[in-house]
Amino acid sequence: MNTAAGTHHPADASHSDLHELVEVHLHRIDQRYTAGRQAVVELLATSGRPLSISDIARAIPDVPRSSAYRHLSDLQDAGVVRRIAANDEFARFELAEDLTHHHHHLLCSLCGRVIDVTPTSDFERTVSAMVDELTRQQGFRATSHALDVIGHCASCHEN
Amino acid sequence: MNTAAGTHHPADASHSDLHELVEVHLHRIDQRYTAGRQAVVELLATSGRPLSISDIARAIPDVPRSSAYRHLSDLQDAGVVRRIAANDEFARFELAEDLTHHHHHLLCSLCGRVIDVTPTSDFERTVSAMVDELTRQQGFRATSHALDVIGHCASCHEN
DNA sequence: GCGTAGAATGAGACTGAGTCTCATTACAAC
DNA sequence: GTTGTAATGAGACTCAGTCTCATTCTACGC
Repeated sequence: MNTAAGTHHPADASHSDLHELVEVHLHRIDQRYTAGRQAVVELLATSGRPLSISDIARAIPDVPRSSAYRHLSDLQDAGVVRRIAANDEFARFELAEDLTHHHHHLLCSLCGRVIDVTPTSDFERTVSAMVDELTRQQGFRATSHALDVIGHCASCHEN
Repeated sequence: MNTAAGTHHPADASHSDLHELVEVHLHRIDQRYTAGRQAVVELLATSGRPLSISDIARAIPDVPRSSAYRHLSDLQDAGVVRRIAANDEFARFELAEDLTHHHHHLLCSLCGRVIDVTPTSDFERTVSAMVDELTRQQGFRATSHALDVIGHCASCHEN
Protein backbone atom coordinates (compact mmCIF):
# COMPACT_ATOMS: atom_id res chain seq x y z
CA MET A 1 0.00 0.00 0.00
CA ASN A 2 1.10 3.54 -0.69
CA THR A 3 0.90 5.66 2.35
CA ALA A 4 0.90 9.38 2.09
CA ALA A 5 0.97 10.43 5.69
CA GLY A 6 2.35 13.87 6.25
CA THR A 7 3.95 13.98 2.83
CA HIS A 8 1.23 14.52 0.27
CA HIS A 9 0.38 18.07 -0.63
CA PRO A 10 -2.88 18.01 -2.51
CA ALA A 11 -2.05 21.18 -4.36
CA ASP A 12 1.35 19.99 -5.55
CA ALA A 13 0.15 19.52 -9.13
CA SER A 14 -0.81 23.15 -9.39
CA HIS A 15 -1.63 25.48 -6.62
CA SER A 16 -3.57 27.95 -8.71
CA ASP A 17 -5.61 25.11 -10.20
CA LEU A 18 -6.85 24.25 -6.75
CA HIS A 19 -8.04 27.77 -6.06
CA GLU A 20 -9.69 28.06 -9.46
CA LEU A 21 -11.48 24.80 -8.82
CA VAL A 22 -12.67 25.96 -5.42
CA GLU A 23 -13.90 29.19 -6.97
CA VAL A 24 -15.95 27.23 -9.50
CA HIS A 25 -17.46 25.09 -6.74
CA LEU A 26 -18.39 28.21 -4.78
CA HIS A 27 -19.87 30.03 -7.77
CA ARG A 28 -22.05 27.02 -8.39
CA ILE A 29 -23.88 27.83 -5.16
CA ASP A 30 -23.67 31.63 -5.65
CA GLN A 31 -20.82 32.23 -3.25
CA ARG A 32 -17.74 34.37 -3.69
CA TYR A 33 -14.21 33.17 -3.13
CA THR A 34 -13.11 35.85 -0.68
CA ALA A 35 -9.80 36.37 1.09
CA GLY A 36 -10.92 34.67 4.30
CA ARG A 37 -12.12 31.59 2.45
CA GLN A 38 -8.91 31.49 0.42
CA ALA A 39 -6.87 31.58 3.61
CA VAL A 40 -8.79 28.58 4.98
CA VAL A 41 -8.48 26.59 1.76
CA GLU A 42 -4.79 27.44 1.45
CA LEU A 43 -4.18 26.27 4.99
CA LEU A 44 -6.07 22.99 4.51
CA ALA A 45 -4.27 22.38 1.22
CA THR A 46 -0.78 22.85 2.60
CA SER A 47 -1.24 21.17 5.97
CA GLY A 48 -1.58 17.67 4.55
CA ARG A 49 -3.72 16.46 7.44
CA PRO A 50 -7.19 17.20 8.81
CA LEU A 51 -7.23 20.28 11.04
CA SER A 52 -9.30 21.10 14.09
CA ILE A 53 -10.75 24.55 14.66
CA SER A 54 -8.03 25.31 17.21
CA ASP A 55 -5.39 24.36 14.61
CA ILE A 56 -7.02 26.76 12.20
CA ALA A 57 -7.39 29.54 14.77
CA ARG A 58 -3.72 29.14 15.67
CA ALA A 59 -2.54 29.17 12.05
CA ILE A 60 -4.64 32.11 10.84
CA PRO A 61 -5.42 34.17 13.96
CA ASP A 62 -6.60 37.16 11.92
CA VAL A 63 -9.62 35.13 10.80
CA PRO A 64 -12.07 35.21 13.73
CA ARG A 65 -13.54 31.99 15.03
CA SER A 66 -17.09 32.71 13.96
CA SER A 67 -15.90 33.51 10.44
CA ALA A 68 -13.76 30.38 10.29
CA TYR A 69 -16.78 28.27 11.23
CA ARG A 70 -18.87 30.02 8.62
CA HIS A 71 -16.21 29.62 5.93
CA LEU A 72 -15.89 25.92 6.70
CA SER A 73 -19.64 25.50 6.61
CA ASP A 74 -19.92 27.38 3.30
CA LEU A 75 -17.03 25.43 1.81
CA GLN A 76 -18.69 22.24 2.99
CA ASP A 77 -21.92 23.26 1.24
CA ALA A 78 -19.86 23.87 -1.90
CA GLY A 79 -18.41 20.36 -1.61
CA VAL A 80 -14.90 21.70 -1.14
CA VAL A 81 -14.41 20.77 2.49
CA ARG A 82 -15.32 17.66 4.43
CA ARG A 83 -15.93 17.54 8.16
CA ILE A 84 -14.62 14.44 9.89
CA ALA A 85 -15.48 13.32 13.40
CA ALA A 86 -12.40 12.13 15.25
CA ASN A 87 -12.57 10.01 18.38
CA ASP A 88 -12.08 12.93 20.73
CA GLU A 89 -14.90 15.41 21.06
CA PHE A 90 -14.06 17.95 18.39
CA ALA A 91 -14.42 17.97 14.65
CA ARG A 92 -11.63 18.22 12.11
CA PHE A 93 -11.76 19.56 8.56
CA GLU A 94 -10.01 18.58 5.35
CA LEU A 95 -10.32 19.30 1.63
CA ALA A 96 -12.88 17.10 -0.10
CA GLU A 97 -11.54 14.06 -1.85
CA ASP A 98 -12.35 15.16 -5.38
CA LEU A 99 -9.94 18.05 -4.82
CA THR A 100 -7.26 15.80 -3.43
CA HIS A 101 -7.52 12.02 -3.59
CA HIS A 102 -9.47 9.27 -1.89
CA HIS A 103 -7.92 8.25 1.41
CA HIS A 104 -8.58 6.83 4.85
CA HIS A 105 -7.59 7.76 8.39
CA LEU A 106 -5.46 6.45 11.22
CA LEU A 107 -6.76 7.89 14.49
CA CYS A 108 -4.42 7.94 17.45
CA SER A 109 -6.52 7.39 20.56
CA LEU A 110 -3.81 8.86 22.78
CA CYS A 111 -2.93 12.18 21.17
CA GLY A 112 -5.92 12.59 18.85
CA ARG A 113 -3.72 12.92 15.77
CA VAL A 114 -5.29 12.02 12.42
CA ILE A 115 -3.04 10.54 9.72
CA ASP A 116 -4.09 10.20 6.07
CA VAL A 117 -3.38 7.01 4.16
CA THR A 118 -4.31 6.06 0.61
CA PRO A 119 -5.99 2.69 0.16
CA THR A 120 -4.84 -0.13 -2.10
CA SER A 121 -6.94 -0.74 -5.19
CA ASP A 122 -7.57 -4.25 -3.89
CA PHE A 123 -9.03 -2.79 -0.75
CA GLU A 124 -11.16 -0.29 -2.63
CA ARG A 125 -12.56 -3.03 -4.87
CA THR A 126 -13.72 -4.97 -1.80
CA VAL A 127 -15.23 -1.88 -0.24
CA SER A 128 -17.07 -0.95 -3.40
CA ALA A 129 -18.53 -4.44 -3.63
CA MET A 130 -19.62 -4.21 -0.02
CA VAL A 131 -21.18 -0.80 -0.51
CA ASP A 132 -23.08 -2.00 -3.60
CA GLU A 133 -24.44 -4.89 -1.56
CA LEU A 134 -25.64 -2.49 1.13
CA THR A 135 -27.36 -0.28 -1.37
CA ARG A 136 -29.44 -3.22 -2.51
CA GLN A 137 -30.10 -4.95 0.80
CA GLN A 138 -30.69 -1.98 3.09
CA GLY A 139 -32.06 0.56 0.69
CA PHE A 140 -29.14 2.71 1.84
CA ARG A 141 -27.70 5.10 -0.76
CA ALA A 142 -24.01 5.50 -0.12
CA THR A 143 -22.34 8.75 -1.11
CA SER A 144 -18.92 8.09 0.39
CA HIS A 145 -17.12 5.90 2.87
CA ALA A 146 -14.24 6.12 5.30
CA LEU A 147 -12.18 3.53 7.08
CA ASP A 148 -10.95 4.66 10.45
CA VAL A 149 -8.18 2.61 12.02
CA ILE A 150 -7.93 3.32 15.73
CA GLY A 151 -4.72 2.74 17.66
CA HIS A 152 -1.55 4.42 18.84
CA CYS A 153 0.67 6.46 16.54
CA ALA A 154 4.43 5.92 16.39
CA SER A 155 5.37 8.89 18.57
CA CYS A 156 2.82 7.94 21.23
CA HIS A 157 3.80 4.33 21.75
CA GLU A 158 7.46 5.26 21.81
CA ASN A 159 6.93 7.03 25.10
CA MET B 1 -23.18 -10.08 3.13
CA ASN B 2 -25.21 -10.63 6.25
CA THR B 3 -26.73 -7.46 7.49
CA ALA B 4 -28.05 -7.20 10.97
CA ALA B 5 -29.51 -3.75 10.99
CA GLY B 6 -32.13 -3.20 13.62
CA THR B 7 -32.63 -6.90 14.15
CA HIS B 8 -29.67 -8.21 16.09
CA HIS B 9 -29.98 -8.31 19.84
CA PRO B 10 -26.53 -8.99 21.23
CA ALA B 11 -27.97 -10.50 24.38
CA ASP B 12 -30.29 -12.91 22.59
CA ALA B 13 -28.09 -15.90 23.38
CA SER B 14 -28.38 -15.30 27.08
CA HIS B 15 -29.28 -12.10 28.75
CA SER B 16 -27.86 -13.00 32.13
CA ASP B 17 -24.56 -14.03 30.50
CA LEU B 18 -24.12 -10.52 29.20
CA HIS B 19 -24.59 -8.96 32.61
CA GLU B 20 -22.24 -11.46 34.25
CA LEU B 21 -19.64 -10.68 31.61
CA VAL B 22 -20.02 -6.96 32.19
CA GLU B 23 -19.67 -7.51 35.92
CA VAL B 24 -16.39 -9.36 35.37
CA HIS B 25 -15.09 -6.56 33.17
CA LEU B 26 -15.98 -3.98 35.82
CA HIS B 27 -14.50 -5.97 38.69
CA ARG B 28 -11.27 -6.17 36.76
CA ILE B 29 -10.89 -2.40 37.27
CA ASP B 30 -12.36 -2.44 40.81
CA GLN B 31 -15.77 -1.16 39.88
CA ARG B 32 -19.17 -2.38 41.04
CA TYR B 33 -21.99 -3.32 38.71
CA THR B 34 -24.68 -1.11 40.22
CA ALA B 35 -28.31 -0.58 39.26
CA GLY B 36 -27.61 2.55 37.21
CA ARG B 37 -24.87 0.86 35.21
CA GLN B 38 -27.07 -2.19 34.66
CA ALA B 39 -29.82 0.05 33.33
CA VAL B 40 -27.43 1.60 30.81
CA VAL B 41 -26.02 -1.76 29.68
CA GLU B 42 -29.50 -3.26 29.44
CA LEU B 43 -30.62 -0.37 27.27
CA LEU B 44 -27.61 -0.57 24.96
CA ALA B 45 -28.01 -4.34 24.68
CA THR B 46 -31.67 -4.27 23.70
CA SER B 47 -31.62 -1.20 21.47
CA GLY B 48 -29.60 -2.88 18.71
CA ARG B 49 -28.11 0.39 17.53
CA PRO B 50 -25.72 3.01 18.90
CA LEU B 51 -27.50 5.49 21.18
CA SER B 52 -26.87 9.16 21.79
CA ILE B 53 -27.02 10.67 25.26
CA SER B 54 -30.44 12.13 24.49
CA ASP B 55 -31.67 8.65 23.45
CA ILE B 56 -30.41 7.34 26.78
CA ALA B 57 -31.87 10.22 28.79
CA ARG B 58 -35.23 9.67 27.09
CA ALA B 59 -35.21 5.91 27.67
CA ILE B 60 -34.11 5.96 31.31
CA PRO B 61 -35.09 9.38 32.65
CA ASP B 62 -34.56 8.34 36.27
CA VAL B 63 -30.80 8.13 35.60
CA PRO B 64 -29.55 11.74 35.66
CA ARG B 65 -27.42 13.04 32.83
CA SER B 66 -24.25 13.44 34.83
CA SER B 67 -24.58 9.86 36.10
CA ALA B 68 -25.26 8.54 32.61
CA TYR B 69 -22.09 10.20 31.35
CA ARG B 70 -20.14 8.78 34.26
CA HIS B 71 -21.55 5.30 33.76
CA LEU B 72 -20.67 5.38 30.08
CA SER B 73 -17.19 6.59 30.85
CA ASP B 74 -16.67 3.89 33.50
CA LEU B 75 -18.07 1.22 31.20
CA GLN B 76 -15.76 2.48 28.48
CA ASP B 77 -12.79 2.15 30.84
CA ALA B 78 -13.92 -1.40 31.56
CA GLY B 79 -13.97 -2.13 27.83
CA VAL B 80 -17.70 -2.76 27.86
CA VAL B 81 -18.84 0.27 25.94
CA ARG B 82 -17.46 1.98 22.87
CA ARG B 83 -17.97 5.62 22.02
CA ILE B 84 -18.48 6.35 18.33
CA ALA B 85 -18.35 9.75 16.70
CA ALA B 86 -21.16 10.17 14.20
CA ASN B 87 -21.15 12.84 11.52
CA ASP B 88 -23.37 15.19 13.44
CA GLU B 89 -21.94 16.87 16.50
CA PHE B 90 -22.80 14.42 19.24
CA ALA B 91 -21.36 11.11 20.31
CA ARG B 92 -23.16 7.79 20.35
CA PHE B 93 -22.51 4.74 22.50
CA GLU B 94 -22.75 1.01 21.88
CA LEU B 95 -21.66 -2.20 23.58
CA ALA B 96 -18.07 -3.17 22.77
CA GLU B 97 -17.61 -5.66 19.99
CA ASP B 98 -16.27 -8.46 22.14
CA LEU B 99 -19.63 -8.46 23.94
CA THR B 100 -21.55 -8.43 20.69
CA HIS B 101 -19.87 -8.99 17.34
CA HIS B 102 -17.64 -7.07 14.98
CA HIS B 103 -19.60 -4.72 12.76
CA HIS B 104 -19.49 -1.50 10.77
CA HIS B 105 -21.75 1.51 10.45
CA LEU B 106 -23.97 3.16 7.90
CA LEU B 107 -24.33 6.85 8.77
CA CYS B 108 -27.30 8.72 7.36
CA SER B 109 -26.15 12.27 6.71
CA LEU B 110 -29.75 13.53 6.66
CA CYS B 111 -31.30 12.18 9.87
CA GLY B 112 -28.12 11.18 11.74
CA ARG B 113 -29.27 7.59 12.17
CA VAL B 114 -26.55 4.97 12.65
CA ILE B 115 -27.20 1.46 11.30
CA ASP B 116 -25.05 -1.56 12.22
CA VAL B 117 -23.93 -4.02 9.55
CA THR B 118 -21.72 -7.08 9.86
CA PRO B 119 -18.86 -7.33 7.38
CA THR B 120 -18.18 -10.22 5.03
CA SER B 121 -15.19 -12.36 5.91
CA ASP B 122 -13.72 -11.43 2.54
CA PHE B 123 -13.88 -7.80 3.51
CA GLU B 124 -12.35 -8.41 6.91
CA ARG B 125 -9.46 -10.32 5.37
CA THR B 126 -8.64 -7.35 3.15
CA VAL B 127 -8.91 -4.93 6.03
CA SER B 128 -6.67 -7.03 8.25
CA ALA B 129 -4.04 -7.20 5.52
CA MET B 130 -4.24 -3.45 5.13
CA VAL B 131 -3.97 -2.83 8.85
CA ASP B 132 -0.92 -5.13 9.11
CA GLU B 133 0.71 -3.15 6.33
CA LEU B 134 0.09 0.09 8.19
CA THR B 135 1.54 -1.27 11.37
CA ARG B 136 4.78 -1.95 9.57
CA GLN B 137 5.01 1.10 7.34
CA GLN B 138 3.76 3.83 9.67
CA GLY B 139 4.78 2.48 13.01
CA PHE B 140 1.09 2.73 13.84
CA ARG B 141 -0.27 0.12 16.27
CA ALA B 142 -3.87 -0.59 15.39
CA THR B 143 -6.22 -1.69 18.14
CA SER B 144 -9.47 -1.66 16.17
CA HIS B 145 -11.01 -0.33 12.99
CA ALA B 146 -14.35 0.88 11.75
CA LEU B 147 -15.75 1.41 8.28
CA ASP B 148 -18.27 4.22 8.10
CA VAL B 149 -20.39 4.38 4.98
CA ILE B 150 -21.98 7.80 4.63
CA GLY B 151 -25.16 8.33 2.63
CA HIS B 152 -28.93 8.48 2.90
CA CYS B 153 -30.96 5.82 4.69
CA ALA B 154 -34.03 4.25 3.10
CA SER B 155 -36.59 6.31 5.00
CA CYS B 156 -34.78 9.56 4.24
CA HIS B 157 -34.45 9.22 0.46
CA GLU B 158 -38.05 8.03 0.20
CA ASN B 159 -39.23 11.48 1.16
C1' DG C 1 -26.86 -6.59 63.59
C1' DC C 2 -23.73 -2.20 63.90
C1' DG C 3 -20.20 1.02 62.54
C1' DT C 4 -17.12 2.65 59.28
C1' DA C 5 -14.36 3.52 55.07
C1' DG C 6 -14.60 4.03 50.52
C1' DA C 7 -17.29 3.80 46.30
C1' DA C 8 -21.32 5.44 43.74
C1' DT C 9 -24.76 8.82 43.06
C1' DG C 10 -27.55 13.33 42.22
C1' DA C 11 -27.74 18.08 41.74
C1' DG C 12 -26.08 21.65 39.73
C1' DA C 13 -22.24 24.80 38.56
C1' DC C 14 -18.90 25.18 35.01
C1' DT C 15 -16.31 24.83 30.34
C1' DG C 16 -15.83 25.36 25.75
C1' DA C 17 -17.16 23.91 20.86
C1' DG C 18 -20.26 25.46 17.74
C1' DT C 19 -24.30 28.64 16.38
C1' DC C 20 -26.84 32.86 15.83
C1' DT C 21 -27.63 37.84 15.51
C1' DC C 22 -26.83 42.15 14.02
C1' DA C 23 -24.37 46.15 12.84
C1' DT C 24 -20.67 47.19 9.65
C1' DT C 25 -17.91 46.59 5.52
C1' DA C 26 -16.88 45.02 0.81
C1' DC C 27 -18.38 44.13 -3.69
C1' DA C 28 -21.02 43.98 -8.22
C1' DA C 29 -24.19 46.05 -11.34
C1' DC C 30 -26.15 49.82 -13.21
C1' DG D 1 -21.25 57.45 -7.38
C1' DT D 2 -25.39 55.00 -5.68
C1' DT D 3 -27.69 51.12 -4.30
C1' DG D 4 -28.82 46.40 -3.23
C1' DT D 5 -26.79 42.27 -1.66
C1' DA D 6 -23.26 39.29 0.10
C1' DA D 7 -19.57 38.72 3.45
C1' DT D 8 -17.50 39.83 7.74
C1' DG D 9 -16.38 40.70 12.92
C1' DA D 10 -17.75 40.96 17.48
C1' DG D 11 -19.86 38.98 20.83
C1' DA D 12 -23.98 36.94 22.98
C1' DC D 13 -25.99 32.52 23.26
C1' DT D 14 -26.85 27.27 23.36
C1' DC D 15 -26.03 22.96 24.90
C1' DA D 16 -23.00 18.57 25.03
C1' DG D 17 -19.90 17.10 28.15
C1' DT D 18 -17.08 17.68 32.62
C1' DC D 19 -16.24 18.67 37.38
C1' DT D 20 -17.30 19.32 42.29
C1' DC D 21 -19.16 18.25 46.42
C1' DA D 22 -22.48 16.83 49.65
C1' DT D 23 -25.25 12.74 50.28
C1' DT D 24 -26.35 7.84 49.87
C1' DC D 25 -25.18 3.16 49.28
C1' DT D 26 -22.35 -1.06 49.85
C1' DA D 27 -18.77 -4.20 51.48
C1' DC D 28 -16.53 -5.73 55.23
C1' DG D 29 -14.66 -6.18 59.92
C1' DC D 30 -16.20 -6.47 64.46
